[in-house]
Amino acid sequence: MITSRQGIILRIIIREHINNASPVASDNIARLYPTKISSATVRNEMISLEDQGYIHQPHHSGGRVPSDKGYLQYIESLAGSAELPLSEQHLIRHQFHQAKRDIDEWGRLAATVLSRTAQNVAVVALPKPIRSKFKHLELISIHETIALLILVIQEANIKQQMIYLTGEASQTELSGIAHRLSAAYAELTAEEIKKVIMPLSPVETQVVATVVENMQQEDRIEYEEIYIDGIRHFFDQPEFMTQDKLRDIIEIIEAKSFLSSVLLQALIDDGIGIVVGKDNKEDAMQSCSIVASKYGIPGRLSGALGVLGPTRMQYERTISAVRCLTSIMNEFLNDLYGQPSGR
Amino acid sequence: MITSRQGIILRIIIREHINNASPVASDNIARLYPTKISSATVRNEMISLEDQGYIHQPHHSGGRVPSDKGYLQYIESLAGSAELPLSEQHLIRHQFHQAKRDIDEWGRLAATVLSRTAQNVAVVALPKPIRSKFKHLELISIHETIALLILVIQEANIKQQMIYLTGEASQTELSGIAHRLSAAYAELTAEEIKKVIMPLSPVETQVVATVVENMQQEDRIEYEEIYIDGIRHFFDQPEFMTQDKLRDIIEIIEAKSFLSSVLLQALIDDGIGIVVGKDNKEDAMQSCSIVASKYGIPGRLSGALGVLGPTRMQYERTISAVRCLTSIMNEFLNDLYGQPSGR
DNA sequence: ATTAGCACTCTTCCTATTAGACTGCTAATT
DNA sequence: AATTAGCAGTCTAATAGGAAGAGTGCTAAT
Repeated sequence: MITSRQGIILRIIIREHINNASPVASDNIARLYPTKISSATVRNEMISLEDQGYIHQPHHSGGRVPSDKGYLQYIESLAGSAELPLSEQHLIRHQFHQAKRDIDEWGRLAATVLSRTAQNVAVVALPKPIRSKFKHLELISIHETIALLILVIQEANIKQQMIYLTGEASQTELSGIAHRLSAAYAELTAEEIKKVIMPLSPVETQVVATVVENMQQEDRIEYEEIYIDGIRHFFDQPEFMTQDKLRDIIEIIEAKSFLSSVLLQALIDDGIGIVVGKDNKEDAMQSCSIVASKYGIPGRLSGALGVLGPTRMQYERTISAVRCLTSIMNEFLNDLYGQPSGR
Repeated sequence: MITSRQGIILRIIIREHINNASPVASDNIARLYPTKISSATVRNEMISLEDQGYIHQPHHSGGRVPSDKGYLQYIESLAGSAELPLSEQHLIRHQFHQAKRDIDEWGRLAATVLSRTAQNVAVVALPKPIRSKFKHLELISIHETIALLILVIQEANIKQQMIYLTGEASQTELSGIAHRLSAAYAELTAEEIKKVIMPLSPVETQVVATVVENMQQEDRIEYEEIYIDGIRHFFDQPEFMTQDKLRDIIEIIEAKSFLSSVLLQALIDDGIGIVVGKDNKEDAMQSCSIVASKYGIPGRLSGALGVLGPTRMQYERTISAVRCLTSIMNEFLNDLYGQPSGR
């Protein structure tokens, strides 16, 4: 186990390393130590810390750098305590109050704000229903044989799709169909809709098939849509000076599908999940950390958001930013989809 | 004016430079020249080309590099002739046939395909109506005092927005309102809707205000939505080895608003617009070129797509890829919104 | 248990030198 | 008159050799 003095030294090393990106020397630590202490004492303690794997020396006769284990210890030590200053929280909330009350807009905005606050890449996955239920459909005639299907799924984004009808249908007919089906299928899941037995015209059969297909697709995907912002922050990190690392990371970020798996990895349990360095599955991410959190309405809606940055990131700030944005999104969803489960 | 031999030499210089990113030497050119020629002759010609500003020497006693003027000359010389091999065009079209018939999906796919084909960053701006006309609206009750407005604008994406009603309204009432307003406003612009005189209930007034606001916003924005893909390709370019340049460019790409102005700059006239190097307004883009093109249905819908890369890009391939994707998007839009203007 | 002192190691920065790549010019050739 | 061979001159890129500085680990003293 770590002694209290070692804990303080580890904390100083991490704070310094986060600020300067370079190894931390013993006399530097001695100077920052709260009470008077000699650099030799610090050196002795550092040998012990290194034996336990909390720090390591990149080069012999160079300063020490925190290891993944060191970061984890540090993160645990500040668990819960991290909070953004209230003034900053208000500033953040203020930006949302000015925005249109629209989930897409909020997702985009959350990514921008989170990225700016945490000074790193922010990822926001819009929430989707855990099990999608039909709410309403509408058919609009585009052409005698083309109709636009508008499908409203409970608590989800609206789906729209053109349907190329096998026969002709007027707007009046389409409206009738829409009304009939909307009433029949209200609150049902895709599977339940398939089981409903009722006489269907050819056009209706086509519509129902499209509806079911869209709902099943909605159930299959992990997240509705993913917003990313702040890629540019990676360029500020001296440890990514080598093109290759940066390239690999951008590649992962651009392939959003990978990213959602990266996000998921951090989210095994509730609350804030943090993955540090080597624990990342993706090779290119081994010098990165992820701070992520789920949000949504339990049992009904589930989204996720997080920050992606170098292991050497401002954890305190990042954790509190993620926490702040999570509760903003939660409040928004509660406003939007209210307490009663459905209408 | 340029002699025919100088033209061939310029072409060789550009081709070589595009492939190797390094200055081109005289004996290298002599070896690639179709007939037997000595490097000394080439050197003499190069002096003339340099005097005319088509090429320049980055370092004294180093090879030559094409200038912006040189690239422009080259691009003009291959005008029209550039076409992707048919087999590749078929491959590209094939990918679209498998996609869902949905404009968002096509936009995303176009960005991905264009980026892969041109080996650079691709930008696709979805088309929006030149003057938006109301088509249909739908109101869905979420709560006694909350309604979801679904607004269908002719040839545009569906808009959805929550309306927090000042009074209560049942689904039946809402359906009645939706039906009444849909009929009254069909085919009208935002301004025309404002001028319509008819008795409105408080809820209806709220709905109309929201509709008009959304339509005006639609008219204000330049492009519906912008998809970007292939940022990673910038990392392959040795001329962007310095972090700073890359950083600046990524910053512009992330701020999509800048990007749309960048795209617009290339699109003063019809057909394919190309902006090379210093002609770019943005400082960071001065070593980049843009190959862009408008698409859409004349007078009704207008979108744009393009490729962003280093001045040293494969123009032939890029131009033909942009041309190919433009016609694919045009065909798609014609399929979707057909010949008759409206229904 | 802590600290001062010191020899030792390793990185980083600077400089010098060399090898190699191309050019521009001149004089010879077609 | 146009082309070419030949060569001196210039610049870059790469390599090696220090020199300076930073930081450690150990030992002996406090």
